[in-house]
Amino acid sequence: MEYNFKEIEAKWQRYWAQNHTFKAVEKESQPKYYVLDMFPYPSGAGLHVGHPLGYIASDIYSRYKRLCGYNVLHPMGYDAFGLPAEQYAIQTGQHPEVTTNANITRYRSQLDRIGFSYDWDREVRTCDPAYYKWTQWAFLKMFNSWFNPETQKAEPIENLIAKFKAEGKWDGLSEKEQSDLLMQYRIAYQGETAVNWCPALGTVLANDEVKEGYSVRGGFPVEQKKMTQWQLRVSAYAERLLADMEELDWTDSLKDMQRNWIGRSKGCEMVFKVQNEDKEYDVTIFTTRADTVFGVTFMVLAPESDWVEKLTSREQKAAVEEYLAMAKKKTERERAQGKKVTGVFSGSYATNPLTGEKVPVWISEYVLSGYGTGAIMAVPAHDSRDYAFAKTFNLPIIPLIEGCDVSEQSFDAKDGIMCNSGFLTGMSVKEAIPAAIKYVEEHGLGRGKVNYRLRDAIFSRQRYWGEPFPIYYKDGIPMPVDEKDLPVTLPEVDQFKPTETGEPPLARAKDWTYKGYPLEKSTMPGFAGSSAYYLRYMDPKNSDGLVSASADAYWRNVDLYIGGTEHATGHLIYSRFWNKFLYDLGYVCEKEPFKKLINQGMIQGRSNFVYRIIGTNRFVSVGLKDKYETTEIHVDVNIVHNDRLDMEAFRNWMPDFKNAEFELENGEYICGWAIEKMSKSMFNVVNPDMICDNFGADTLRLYEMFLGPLEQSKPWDTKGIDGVNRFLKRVWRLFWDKDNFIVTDEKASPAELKSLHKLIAKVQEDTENFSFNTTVAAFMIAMNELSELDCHKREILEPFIIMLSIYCPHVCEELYQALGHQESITYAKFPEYVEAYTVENNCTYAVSFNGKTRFTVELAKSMSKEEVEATVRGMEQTAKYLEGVSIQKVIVVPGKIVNIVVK
RNA sequence: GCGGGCGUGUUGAAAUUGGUAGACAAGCCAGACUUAGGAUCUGGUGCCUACGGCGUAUGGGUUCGAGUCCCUUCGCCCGCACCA
Repeated sequence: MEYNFKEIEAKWQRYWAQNHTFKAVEKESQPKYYVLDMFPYPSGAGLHVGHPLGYIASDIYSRYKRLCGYNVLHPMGYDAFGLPAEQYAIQTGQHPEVTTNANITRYRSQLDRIGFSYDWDREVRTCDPAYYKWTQWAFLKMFNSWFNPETQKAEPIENLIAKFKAEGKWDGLSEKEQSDLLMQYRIAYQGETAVNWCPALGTVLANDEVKEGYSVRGGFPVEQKKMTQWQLRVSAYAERLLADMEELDWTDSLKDMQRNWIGRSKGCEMVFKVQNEDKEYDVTIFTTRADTVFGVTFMVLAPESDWVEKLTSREQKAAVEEYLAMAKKKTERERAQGKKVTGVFSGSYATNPLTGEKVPVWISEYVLSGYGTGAIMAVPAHDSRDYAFAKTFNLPIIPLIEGCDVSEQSFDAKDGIMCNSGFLTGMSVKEAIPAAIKYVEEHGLGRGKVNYRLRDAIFSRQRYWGEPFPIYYKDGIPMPVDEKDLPVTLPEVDQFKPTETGEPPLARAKDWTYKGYPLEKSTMPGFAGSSAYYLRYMDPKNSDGLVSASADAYWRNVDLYIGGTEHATGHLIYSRFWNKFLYDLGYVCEKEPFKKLINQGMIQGRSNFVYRIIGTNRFVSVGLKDKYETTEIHVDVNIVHNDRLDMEAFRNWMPDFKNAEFELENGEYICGWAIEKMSKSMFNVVNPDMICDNFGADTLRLYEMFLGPLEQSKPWDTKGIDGVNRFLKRVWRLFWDKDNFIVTDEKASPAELKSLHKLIAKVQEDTENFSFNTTVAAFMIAMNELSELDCHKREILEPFIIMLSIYCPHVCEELYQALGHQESITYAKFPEYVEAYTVENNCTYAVSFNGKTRFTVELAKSMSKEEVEATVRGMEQTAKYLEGVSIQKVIVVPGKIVNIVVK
């Protein structure tokens, strides 16, 4: 029999589906293991060969854990709400649901071909009302909760009302006043804030959806705008999000990204009294450098600060208004990039609370309204931004650290001895900071404060294709929809774009009301549906709750999560927040959702080029291109093999090239190449379906892992795939010679056992460490050895394919069945490693100088007894040769295979 | 600017964590079998002025020993970016 991967793969994919081989059922007697992929947004372009990389890795690990006796939960679903389907709907009128479902069908068929061991009975789709019911439910819980700073926990809003009642702050308020009061405390709340407004998309965006002033989706410019929006009080959880990261098994770089994003900084708030004409105001600033207060020479307000209006004097009004108008027009990007220092004097003066000195109050866009209090004390001598401002507007600079030179630049380091600083003079900076804060607190001038960069998440989007809010407005007061009436399903609309008056698309829906009152017209953002999906997989069909207590208690949280690093400051923060909130309310039993996280690298494309002589239809091979003036043209990688162009296919590729002529090297047209992003426009997209057709899913899986370390980005190059394909064919030939099944029950030789057990040790160790590329290499080495030994023994081959089945499940199932097994290889046991075959002759020699161990020498197990003895003699000679060196002791180290010769 | 990471053949990479650098593949060269090959098998393949010598971006250091540790310089990638 030939290795017919097409038949084999179709057969076993059918078998797994029919037998529900990968169905996960809670079993108290068996330890659980939860392996999760970041579920995909089903885009119209379908999967390319880079997308399944992480899925293959997680599938290998899932299959490995099953063989090791774990009850594995390995689900898959779709993050199905999102902008592209909606943009398409606006252009074509096609309902996003139709597009989305078609894309999901395509994704599913592509995924199925790769042979994943998903439990598809647990599939979720975020756009399914039965699913988003629980997204809305969680929102209602957040609406009806507040964050108690004393307990650092979310608690029911009733607790807060009771507290207000006890304090006499509640009774007597109107319904509207009560609503407004609670709104300041709810975890999900409505509030006015500066938001990222994207005019092209017609919606607001969260901070992580904006990069360098452009929307991540679509790349449209984003501007700052003050709007009333639904928000989630993520910032309340800043400290816990930071602290609980310690115990997570994530990479340091990813943890750093989150730490950066949360941006904890310890400092203090200080009150400056500001005199504007006849009125005095208390303006609070935030600083991390309380020690530098003696060097304050001016104050600065953010242009959006509420203080601006109050602190602008009559003479300066015109100038300030002009400045504000100018600042408003700029996008965030222009502000950050414009290195030019701008600002305007407000006309009022502040009093330094420590020195009593009067300093001018300025307004400048270098101060951000969203951080701290939107107002700063400026210390030009020790802050480079204040320094630049002071130099531009000719404001005084007072140095506060002994010996520092501030004639050319500020001295920003937190280092040195204070001077010109009253009671702080003589202290080091490190002593002065707490001393200054202590002084400020004792004199009632302010207080120590920790500030976070993390802002609350803007939660409304002025779009159609998202979860509707379970909120309606009774006389303008937002009210929660009753829990029993969930889900609030998306209404039909005739068009998907905003209304002519700029209202969200839901304003087009007829009778978009609840109990006769209008419903909220915004929808929830993309991260709403993806924040708790891992919980829903535990109990996907439950209609009484997001997840039952028993299912949650069994599966707990995700043991291994694999996905891209692009979610570091979005999804991975929101999910952690969402989980902590549900934890506080007692709905889940773990405070962190994802224990271990691996970020797979990106697979880039390898583009090919042809070179056309300018003004002709003549193409020259890459080696000859320098002789002519040529233009480089991308050519479809699918008509190029090993950089050799299929000239006939090229002529048929595009009408322009129909009459192409070629100038060849050695009778072949060699293409140039480059590594670029995999995309349609570069003609370098490789479709996994094509690989499955030509080589099979087992080869694809093996090759993706063989390509290089999982976390690393690497280019896809189809030409290397022959190597792993050959490997599988050769494995097949260990079992089959033409039509004869040649496996015997003969006893294995020591050499064969050694080869097998070396492999078992390696597969086990490398798989545990997610080093899949070296595992594949180990399989190849073992196969080469077994071929060499002409080994066709069941005792060796059966464990071999059980291990290989985690990579290449289809072909291994087929061979396993040929060995006479009735059950799927999924239920086999991972073979046990016997040490005896790898420790023989392993020795370590420790060599000492004057009694102190200086180096060790380890000898390979492959050495014979004679070789070992000869090497030891060599060592002794080395010891004699080097003065004062002697071999002190000899230690046998099991498992070591190092082979050193010391000259 | 700040933070994290990286630099090894023609290419993807490996190196048991300080111990024979280039495993395993791809490509290339030669040979075998073939009507044929994008099939199969065998051998070779870091570089050089080749019985020797040199080689892990660069220059230095620690060490009996450095791809691995420390410092210098150069280059690349990722994240954040006026966060007071």
